[in-house]
Amino acid sequence: MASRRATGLRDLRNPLVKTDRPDACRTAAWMALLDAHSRLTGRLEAELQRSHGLSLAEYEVLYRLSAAPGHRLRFNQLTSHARMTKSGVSRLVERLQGHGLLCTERCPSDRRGAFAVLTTEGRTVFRRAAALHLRGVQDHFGRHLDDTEAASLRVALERVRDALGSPASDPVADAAGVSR
Amino acid sequence: MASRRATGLRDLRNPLVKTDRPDACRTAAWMALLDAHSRLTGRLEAELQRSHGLSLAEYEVLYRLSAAPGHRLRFNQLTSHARMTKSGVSRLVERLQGHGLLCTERCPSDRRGAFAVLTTEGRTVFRRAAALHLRGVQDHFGRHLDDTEAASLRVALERVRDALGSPASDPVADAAGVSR
DNA sequence: CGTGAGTAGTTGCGCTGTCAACTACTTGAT
DNA sequence: ATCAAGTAGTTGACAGCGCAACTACTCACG
Repeated sequence: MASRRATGLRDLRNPLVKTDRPDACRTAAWMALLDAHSRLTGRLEAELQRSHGLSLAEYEVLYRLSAAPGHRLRFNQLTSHARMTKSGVSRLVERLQGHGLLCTERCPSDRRGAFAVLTTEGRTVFRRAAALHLRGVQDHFGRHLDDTEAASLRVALERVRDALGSPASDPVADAAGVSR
Repeated sequence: MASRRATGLRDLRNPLVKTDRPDACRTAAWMALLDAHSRLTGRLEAELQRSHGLSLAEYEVLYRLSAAPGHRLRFNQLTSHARMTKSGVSRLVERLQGHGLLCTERCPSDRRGAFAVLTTEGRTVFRRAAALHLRGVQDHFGRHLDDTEAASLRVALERVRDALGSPASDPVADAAGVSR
């Protein structure tokens, strides 16, 4: 509710321009986003997989670890900023550990917790993977945007992202900006 | 595709400002796209799930069927324009059939093939789901974009999408940098 | 007509991720 | 000190999807 509806008027004024409805363009943008996302991730994941045997999710964890102080992060920090639940993180970390790319340490100050720590090999693999991956992002994505579009995409998508908060927050109760 | 490669010069001129690189903004846009996509699909899927027990993929199949002449489509037509392989489609159709939303018919002219056909119930469910879903797309996505941004997003993402073609094509065998 | 290559859809298997229940620990109130 | 409530990570059961092998069919060519 509480959406458009001056549409009728505009159509009446110029019946030829029917695709001009304000949300038609937005719906098209949404579908383009779905397609672009699926093809981009498909392609980038395939590249990463072939060259280093990494999935995008695994790459992302390595990325976050390599950017963290001491190359270490608590599991729940990985969970919070990631597109994954805690059990997903737990299993993904286990897998990467099996490949020797990282190891875990129990946290001394809070004995419930654990750190994931990048190994030397993990750092090396990440560095190589990152070179390839960033090139891929530019090749398949950035290359097709002019500077204005890139900036516009960025601010628009960040706004959309931020409006949805973290994967939680119920319907309603948005207005109050409750964190949870 | 304007922009491009003045980077070297700029870095040379001012080595301190390294984050000013033209692709930094593109990388940020890429990350925003990942986040926005995951939160949007998460939210929209949750809404669809709660109200009609549908996943986004299932919704999309219903959508394509309801837009098709005779509310019917060959399996491979679903596969081609969809973000799914043929086995995925096969199982998804089976599932929806189990819920009575569609049925299948063997194709008389090509006895290998089969049609997925929307049932009356399927059409009803889709209509209701679509009302909710489109509202959700506007609420969580469209609502946050002004007209210029929406148009820009659309053309930019369609360009990116089209540049990647359908999920196939192997542009050379890349560099050989296998490791792990 | 016969045969081999190609296409449509199905299915066994394995991978990855979720959910919910569980253990182990911390923390704040009493 | 005690205990209830909350948090961190693990685990079992399971859903959904892709891959590759399979069946069933079509089609072009000889």
